[in-house]
Amino acid sequence: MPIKKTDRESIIVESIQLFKIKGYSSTTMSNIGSSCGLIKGSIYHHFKSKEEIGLESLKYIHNYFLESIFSIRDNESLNDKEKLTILMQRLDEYFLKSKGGCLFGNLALEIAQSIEVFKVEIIRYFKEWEDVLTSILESKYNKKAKELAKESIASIQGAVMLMNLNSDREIYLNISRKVANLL
Amino acid sequence: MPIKKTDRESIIVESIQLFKIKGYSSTTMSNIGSSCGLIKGSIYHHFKSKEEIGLESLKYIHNYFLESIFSIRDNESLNDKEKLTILMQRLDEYFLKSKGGCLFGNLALEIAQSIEVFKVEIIRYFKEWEDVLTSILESKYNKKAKELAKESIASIQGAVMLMNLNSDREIYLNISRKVANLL
Amino acid sequence: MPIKKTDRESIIVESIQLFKIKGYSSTTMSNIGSSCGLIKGSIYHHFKSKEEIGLESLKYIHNYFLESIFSIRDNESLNDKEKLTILMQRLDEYFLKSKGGCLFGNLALEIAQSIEVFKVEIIRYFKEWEDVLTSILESKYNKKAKELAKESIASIQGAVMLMNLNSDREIYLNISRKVANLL
Amino acid sequence: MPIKKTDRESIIVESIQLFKIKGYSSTTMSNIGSSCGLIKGSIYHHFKSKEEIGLESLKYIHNYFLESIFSIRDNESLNDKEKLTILMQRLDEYFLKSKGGCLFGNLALEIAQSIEVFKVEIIRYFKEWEDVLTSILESKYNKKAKELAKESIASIQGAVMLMNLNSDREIYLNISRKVANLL
DNA sequence: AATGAATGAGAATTCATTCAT
DNA sequence: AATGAATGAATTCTCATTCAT
Repeated sequence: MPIKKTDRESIIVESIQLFKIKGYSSTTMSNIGSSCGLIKGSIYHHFKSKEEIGLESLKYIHNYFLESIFSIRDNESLNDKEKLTILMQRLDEYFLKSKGGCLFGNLALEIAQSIEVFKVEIIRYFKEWEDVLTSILESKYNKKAKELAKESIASIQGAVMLMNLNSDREIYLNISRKVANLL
Repeated sequence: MPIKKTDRESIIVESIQLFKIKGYSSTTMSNIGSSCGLIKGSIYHHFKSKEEIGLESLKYIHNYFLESIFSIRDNESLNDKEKLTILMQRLDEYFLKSKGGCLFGNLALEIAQSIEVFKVEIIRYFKEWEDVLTSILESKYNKKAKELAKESIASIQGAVMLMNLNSDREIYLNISRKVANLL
Repeated sequence: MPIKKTDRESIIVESIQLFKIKGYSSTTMSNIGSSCGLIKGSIYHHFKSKEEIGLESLKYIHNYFLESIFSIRDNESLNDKEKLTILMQRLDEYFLKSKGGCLFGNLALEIAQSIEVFKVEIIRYFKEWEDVLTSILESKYNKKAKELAKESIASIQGAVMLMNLNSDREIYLNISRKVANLL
Repeated sequence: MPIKKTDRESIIVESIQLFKIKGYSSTTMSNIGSSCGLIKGSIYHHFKSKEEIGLESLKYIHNYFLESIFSIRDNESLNDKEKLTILMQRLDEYFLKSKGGCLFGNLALEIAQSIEVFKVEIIRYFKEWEDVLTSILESKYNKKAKELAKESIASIQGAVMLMNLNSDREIYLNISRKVANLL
């Protein structure tokens, strides 16, 4: 995470934290301002609305996943087993380190039904993840790969939720290991 | 024409729907009132605060699960395989029919970190579910039963979320079948 | 004070207590109901509005003062000194025993400017008191009697206020004694 | 035309007027806003709650008394008689000019029992006044000075109340003169 | 007389957003 | 870019009052 300078990125980074922990609706512009050392009105020099911050937050994480996690699929120097191992390592890193779980999972439940643009972004993210995992599992599982990928993602999401609820990483680690062992 | 008789239960039932679809924070007392044919202020005749409605909503569903779903564990005329089959049938019925997914899962992510009493109730619910499933799986899986139960619940929760997000029941049905086939 | 039976009088008696301690505006119909073992709506079988209760409360005390305290003036078997002694004894009894001070003084400050009917009643009460005291002091003080009466009443009212504020009866007792010693 | 610059002080000043005339409970944030040319919500930019405005109002007057009235005690160029004369002149000015009487007296009766922080401030104010007057009367009255001070304050407070109730300054002027003549 | 339910107006407070400086 | 002040709409909640039972 970058050093704080009050630019769009640092506001996004702070907002993500708040959204994950307090939820989107309960996070106020004032909360976001405080976290950035600004007053709420100043946020509007960087974003035109709270909704834009929400959407940009989703895109920011989405982009991080694309560049730092999902990109493993296209690394031609690795075989599928290696790809899966690394993919899961990176997911572990992300979900175990970041406080508050998965913004996509959280917002999917809290407001995807209310704010269409959020829903679109969230669906896209999970589709991307599904595609990556499917392509890694495909050579071994063929037709079943897609189904397995979806199930794996569902399991991981559920595990992230329970891990945060109970402050207990075991459930997540077990699920993660199982997915990693699919190859 | 009989006078409108809005009781606590019908307010709870309407509120649950709203909380599942709009989220807890975005659901207003005015929304709840409208759904019940009351004005917002009248709700306070039945509940002393929005938080009380939230908590009672969780307890209402919790109680439904205890009485109508988890109770299967104590039915001595059934063997474990039968119990698991029926348990999963009832969960399917609940999650496939009710719009908006699982209130416990949703609130776990949206506000469990903010409202302690909600968190306690949510944790209790998942623990109950885990215990039931563990006891059903125990004779076959021994030590592994608890772990399997947790993983199954995580998978189901994740599947419910993705099902609602994508309006596609397939993911849920696949996971549900897998859990049912554990015995 | 009469035994509780839910009639106008007992509601008045309870209301007076509440008004003295919480003030008129902050006392709710619900508070009054609770004190009487009724729900708020039921109060309306006895009084048509909160304002009526307020006014009746003032009249109730006014009447008590007229009958039990101010009436001393017309007792022809007593001389002025005896009348003053007894008058002050009875005032002491009232102000030292009743919690919350003097409803007339309290409401004079809180809402006399807002509710004209209250103001009229309060002015009448203090005038009555002034007349009684003036007539007792008259034979000794002549022209100065009225002024002395007013000053005495002001002092007593101020003392009641400070006594209640500081939970210390000394100030009241001193003032009361001084007035009693005017004859 | 310069932009409206509503500061804390002007809100306090307007609020004091309202509290004195309508009482604390009956004065709404909307009333306060209107008096200041603001809408109610804007008040929260300056104060975090109505209670804070109430408390700051008490402190504002308290401070005025300390600086402009009670400070006379420490003026070493004056003898006690002169101090008393000036003290009473300044009290006269304050109580005769300001509409609605004495906020401390009013709130002492209306809500001191309900809001502890108000009570503390009010007690402190009267204690301060008592100390000042005691120290001025001490060289002449010795042990009796404290008692006399308390009685004088009680009398003045009662007189302020009756003056406002009856719209008649005579009672106040008489009492004030008597206190001034103590030396 | 009493109650439970409902109401509508209005209370305090919050919040996303705007704008002059 | 940043701020302080303001706004208007909305939010939770309160309260005097009404009414069918």
